[in-house]
Amino acid sequence: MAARPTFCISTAIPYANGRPHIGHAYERIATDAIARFQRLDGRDVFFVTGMDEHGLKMQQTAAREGVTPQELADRTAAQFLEMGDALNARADHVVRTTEPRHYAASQAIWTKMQERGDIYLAKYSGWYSVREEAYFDESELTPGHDGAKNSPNGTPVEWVEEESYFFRLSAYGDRLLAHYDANADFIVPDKYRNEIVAFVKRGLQDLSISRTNFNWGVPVPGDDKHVMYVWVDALTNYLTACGYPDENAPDWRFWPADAHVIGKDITRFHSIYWPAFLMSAGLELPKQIVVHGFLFNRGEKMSKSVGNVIDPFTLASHYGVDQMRYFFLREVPFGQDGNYSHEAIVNRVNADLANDLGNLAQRSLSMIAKNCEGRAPIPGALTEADQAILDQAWALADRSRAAMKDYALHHALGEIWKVVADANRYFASEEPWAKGKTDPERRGTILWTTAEVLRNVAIMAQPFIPTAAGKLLDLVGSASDAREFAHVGAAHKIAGGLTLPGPAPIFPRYVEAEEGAASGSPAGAKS
RNA sequence: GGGCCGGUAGCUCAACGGUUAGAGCCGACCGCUCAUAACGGUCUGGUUGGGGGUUCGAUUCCCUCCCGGCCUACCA
Repeated sequence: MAARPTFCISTAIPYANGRPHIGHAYERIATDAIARFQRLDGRDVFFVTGMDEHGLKMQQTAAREGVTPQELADRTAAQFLEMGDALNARADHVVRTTEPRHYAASQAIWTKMQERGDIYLAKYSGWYSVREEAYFDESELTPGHDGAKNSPNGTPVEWVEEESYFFRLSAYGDRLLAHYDANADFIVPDKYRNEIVAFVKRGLQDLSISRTNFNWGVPVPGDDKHVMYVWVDALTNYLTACGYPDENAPDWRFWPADAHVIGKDITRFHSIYWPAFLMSAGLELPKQIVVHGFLFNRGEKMSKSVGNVIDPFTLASHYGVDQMRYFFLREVPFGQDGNYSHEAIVNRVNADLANDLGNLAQRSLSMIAKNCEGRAPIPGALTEADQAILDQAWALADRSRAAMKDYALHHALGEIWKVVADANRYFASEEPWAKGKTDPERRGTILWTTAEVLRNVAIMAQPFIPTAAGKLLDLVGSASDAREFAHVGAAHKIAGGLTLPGPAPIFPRYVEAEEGAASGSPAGAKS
């Protein structure tokens, strides 16, 4: 039998320094939706996430909290695991960078790059501010007292030199540019591709890839004084997930990854450093770097000092998981920054989910339950109107695929909900409730048509609102093994006479809490 | 300073250089009653950031200015 095509997709690995926030949740939800979409479309999907658990900051945070770095890492990893469950967006595979197998993978790729001649030992030097724990370029410095130099923020800097291994990134500029050129959609959206191309064209410097001032990291092969500096370690998690360096591992068939889904802040690392490392190590490059934007609370960046930090767990439990997923994926054009607020979420959820879809299901299925003995009606001859709405529903798989090809999740949802809106128009203009006495067979045809539209809509909605879509599929009598995109279309239409379970609400309306209640709106409570 | 995005209805967004710039939400009114006070219909609402230019014709292409966001290497 022919193997299903593979599809490997990853989120970035969160730094294990703090709790999950809304940005992590958004990325996980979006990646999960894409993964589910591909899986329902027949691909053998490998959905990977991980935890970035090394580095100086981990040591410092752990020390401040009186725990070991490993304990801190364990705690945070558990929180992210919990987040995956809370969002119904569990990954297939989690790589933690403190795992022994990840040490093996990181050291293996390091060794490959070294054998290639791309790693060399030198002095890393620069103006360092002890207070800020950061290096500054000569051009950024400001004059201090007595001819001393200060950082841009006014703290004293000193010239320090540290032994470090370097990666010969400077040798890869042309090859990277050639790759961007030959693979126009290697970085999407274009906006970020343009930035990266401009950056590379200015010329690349070699990259410092080891540190000696802390030891919470992967040891450099053959030189234990050094630990790998964050990016070699962190990026390699994608390889670890696929079994590297064992190229006979069962999961190695998933490499190269089809998509690394990342936030716009780490575009450079994924689209310059990572491909260069892989080229050096003689490994295949991921097919696409898919960049998403940030979410803002009422236009403001989320921050503790503004007091507008929203916990993703709170959001999910307050509005509902599917509701939260739907809102983020529908309201925010994927790739751009977006906003969330209590009003916007309530509007979206009530208008699209409760009113348009939920109510359509409820009104049509309850008519079937009451008037058709709980069985799917046997449709008579189809009118033009019936055929038109059915054709739209049956075309949804293709239309959604077209949108998802460019990771336009919001467009895919737009296509689906356009059919829902038209189905409401269809239902209203056909007036099945008025046909009971005059033409019961016609009523049956209308109700069957509506149920069949719902079936197709529900199949296509599964990646985005998995629980509710599954419920709806139950209600229209869809067998559990007939819910893939391949089952969208006339060939798998609802059989007349099929017993249906009877209607049940899919999406409750969100009703505002009473005035003065302390709970209220978690997303943007400020008025 | 250099570069990249974007600026369209109150809000979120659409419009291969081509009829009177569209859609959803919000709002107002009407209708319907099967349904989750849901659904349908109608309407209100835009000098497409400003100014030039190219063109028979510009939201779309060019120039310029204004405004917003982002990138401009070692932050995990």
